[in-house]
Amino acid sequence: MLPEPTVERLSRYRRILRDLHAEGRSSVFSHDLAEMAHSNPAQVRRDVMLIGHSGSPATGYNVVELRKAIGMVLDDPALSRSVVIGLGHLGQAIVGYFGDHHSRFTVAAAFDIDPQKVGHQDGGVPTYAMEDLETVIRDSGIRIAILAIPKAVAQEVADRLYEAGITGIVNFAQIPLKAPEGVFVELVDIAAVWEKVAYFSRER
Amino acid sequence: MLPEPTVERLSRYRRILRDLHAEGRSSVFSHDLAEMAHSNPAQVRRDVMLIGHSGSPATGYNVVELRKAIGMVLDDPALSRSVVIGLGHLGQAIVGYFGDHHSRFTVAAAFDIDPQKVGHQDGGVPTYAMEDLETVIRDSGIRIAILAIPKAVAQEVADRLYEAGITGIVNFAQIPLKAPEGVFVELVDIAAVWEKVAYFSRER
DNA sequence: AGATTTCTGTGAAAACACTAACGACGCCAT
DNA sequence: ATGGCGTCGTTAGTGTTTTCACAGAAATCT
Repeated sequence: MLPEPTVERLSRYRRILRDLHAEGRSSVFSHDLAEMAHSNPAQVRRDVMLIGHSGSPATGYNVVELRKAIGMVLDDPALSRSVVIGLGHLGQAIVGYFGDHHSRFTVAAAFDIDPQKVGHQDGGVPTYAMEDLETVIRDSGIRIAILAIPKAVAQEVADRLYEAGITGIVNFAQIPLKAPEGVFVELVDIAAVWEKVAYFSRER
Repeated sequence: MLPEPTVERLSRYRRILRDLHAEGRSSVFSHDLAEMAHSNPAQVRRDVMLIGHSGSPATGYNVVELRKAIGMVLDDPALSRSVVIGLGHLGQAIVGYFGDHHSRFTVAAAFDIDPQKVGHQDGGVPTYAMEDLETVIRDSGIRIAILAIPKAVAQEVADRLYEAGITGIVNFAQIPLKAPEGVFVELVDIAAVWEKVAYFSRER
């Protein structure tokens, strides 16, 4: 099991590697990758080591190989599809990002309480009523949910998600969620990030 | 200078304290706060200690006092206003969140390349053309920017922001930004978060 | 060929963050 | 009153993550 920060960095390395590949680069040194990822060479080498990949002192890391190696660790077809709950602006932004092609991740379904939105294909993603939550999730076998709903109803909906078989949540509702054992919830707290930026931009 | 994780938690404590205050609670124990914030009592006490506040064993922390103490540390009027660059769905979501009331933070101006959007008041926030970036930022003295634009143009816009006097950026463009000394940039990388959730929801 | 350079892989140390533990203090019940 | 209980502030300990530093290996130069 990899450390959390390592997983995040690997994800970023991979995106950079994809760009490098597109540019025709076939290999990259740890310090190059470090600079592009805002990290440092030792960290990059350590991260690569942790996933059991290696490069050569002569040429560094092979772009394609490293990309593949990261994929072996991070990717799981069973977890590449998700549902988005809540089609406010934020929900729509996410559907827009991932609805098409943007990565190996896709949004397979969206849910909203607004009857106006239900039944439409928002950005190529079918939208269902909240009543169908359990059915759709169970039938599709999806295990990742992105929660973009007001915090007042977040816990209640989350409980339904656990019940339906969801094992991972990206939580944009501005409230920490209680989760049963075995479910991983990551809170993306925009207000907290803002405060952090304000604080550290003041303190130098 | 406080540790990053502490600043993030303080921000969350404060939001919880606000809710508690609204509910009429006048004091709270470390373990209560811990439970609500998804932390633990020792952590809460330590965080509170770090900002130089204290409670009493009899009643715990005074809700109002603690809120004030956190504010003393986190708030800076000079950093409470921001500009949002890019009014796609994500930008609009953020304007919607903070445009009105949502916290002591406000979005004072938005920018977009789409001439259709320029000149309108999107959610009470005036929208300007990208050409006016430097002027508006300089005149308003704003130092925090929220970047919600495609990654292809992110660095280029960021460089203009630094030039205009911005010292902190919340970066939703999915690419790490180079920043000069003294500028704090926080990358909010939704794809990386997703991958992290997928990874840890698999590994237990 | 040997020396030099440059980079990786990794053990060891350092920095950082979290958790546990405990004395001190006030409240309440006896 | 006084003993017991619960909570705070703080320090010390533990665990995790990052950084340092250097041996070893491939390539290039002399």
